[in-house]
Amino acid sequence: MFTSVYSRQVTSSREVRKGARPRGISDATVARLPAYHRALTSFLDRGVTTVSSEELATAAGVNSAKLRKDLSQLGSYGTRGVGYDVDYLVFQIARELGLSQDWPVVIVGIGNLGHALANYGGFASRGFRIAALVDASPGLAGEVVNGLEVQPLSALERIVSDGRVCIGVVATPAGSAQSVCDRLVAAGVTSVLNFAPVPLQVPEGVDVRKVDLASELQILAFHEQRKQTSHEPATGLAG
Amino acid sequence: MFTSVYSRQVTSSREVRKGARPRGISDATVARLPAYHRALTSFLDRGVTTVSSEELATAAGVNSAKLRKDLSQLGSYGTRGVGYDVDYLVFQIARELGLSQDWPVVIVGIGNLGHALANYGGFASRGFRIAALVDASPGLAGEVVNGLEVQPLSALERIVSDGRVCIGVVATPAGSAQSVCDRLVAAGVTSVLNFAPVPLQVPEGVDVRKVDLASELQILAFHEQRKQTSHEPATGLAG
DNA sequence: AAGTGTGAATTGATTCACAGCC
DNA sequence: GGCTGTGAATCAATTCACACTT
Repeated sequence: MFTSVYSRQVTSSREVRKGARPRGISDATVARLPAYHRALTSFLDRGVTTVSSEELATAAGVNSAKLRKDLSQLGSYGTRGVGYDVDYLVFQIARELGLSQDWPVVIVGIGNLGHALANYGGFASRGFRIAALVDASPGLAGEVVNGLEVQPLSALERIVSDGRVCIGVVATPAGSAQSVCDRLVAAGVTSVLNFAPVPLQVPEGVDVRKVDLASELQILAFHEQRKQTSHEPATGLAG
Repeated sequence: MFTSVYSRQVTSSREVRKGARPRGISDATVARLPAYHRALTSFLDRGVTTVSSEELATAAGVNSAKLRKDLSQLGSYGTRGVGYDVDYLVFQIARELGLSQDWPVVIVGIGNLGHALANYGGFASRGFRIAALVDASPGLAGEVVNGLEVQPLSALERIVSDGRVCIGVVATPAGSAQSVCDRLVAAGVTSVLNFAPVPLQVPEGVDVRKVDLASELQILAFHEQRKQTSHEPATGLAG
């Protein structure tokens, strides 16, 4: 009976399904489509024309049953006894991922990470265009990074609405992340990639994904600690 | 009967459990502990001594039922009718995460991202110490980043074994990621954080976590595309 | 009265295993 | 004979709802 007042952090396609067409693709599957697309283009580059679920799964780092279940959600694009046509499948996945259009992205916070993201070639090659770089510090405004002049925070609203930007990247310190996010959303951004180590509150209809570098290391450290204590000789009694 | 020849990419505590003590914490829970720890230290800084599951959950961006289930896996550290003692709980989670010891980390690949990681303050403050920076390019060797001289790839084995480094960060181009990973593992690294957009094959007992920046944007773009097509006027018949 | 800890119920994801097709 | 597509079975994670403690 009691549902949370706060809008969901989780990126769920389940609730977007409202009046859309019957095609419902699970979140877990969507999250793997980029890996499949990447593996397929690699096969394409090497001139491979057909792959089995086993081959593609290995290249993408999953098992073949999962791959087939995933692909079956997009449609029946394979041929029994043969496999998948690389050309055709790469096209279908690209269409599903919206790779045909190019997505303007604004990056807010041009510190170490923002700098790296601004220079990162992997975005441009996958349909993302960096529309603008924004930073609050007056010292940075005017500096040119990867051919783009860093804009002051006051320009944010104009950049988003003039450039029809719907994806924002938050690479600010934790303290300013929420207010930057609020301004992005108010200006029209509906998808946010958050690198700040705080959960962002956003209204219904806005998607947030979080990348937390320190947490990733901490998760590894947790398992590392387990390995070390379990290798410890059983003779060492704790004092 | 038939299990994959390839070792698992997935970071599962399930299989590490072998001869360890009964304390089994699910992967989903482990992945959230860093967020709880961060939220708690923030309460601590503000002088808060006690929190309810509702308050802590909100600060960490989860719901309270999930938080309580997660914490109950660590032990019964709360007081019914009262809540959790911030000081005590932050200590327990820190211990669980291995935050008491400091973990030497080697970063391989000092491009844009490697640079940013080398300068990133978030690691040092959470128990990670950057032991060395390594890059294959002779042009970079000798350059000083954040007080550390970039070492040639040939120094990798010595760095890992001399420094007892067990966590490696792969920030190389896709093409060299697997070979760098192989060398890290051969030298003694048992946890790898992979920023290269390829799945890494590692032997049993080695954990890999992957951060794929372009994929994160693609996942957002997928949902974005859904929003846009569902807002489209129904009157526009396709030709 | 307030709020934790936890069984039970539910929902979601993965894996199995095989019928059906090429 | 080989391989996809998919129901059925399994496994894991989340949510519910309330007994129990302070």
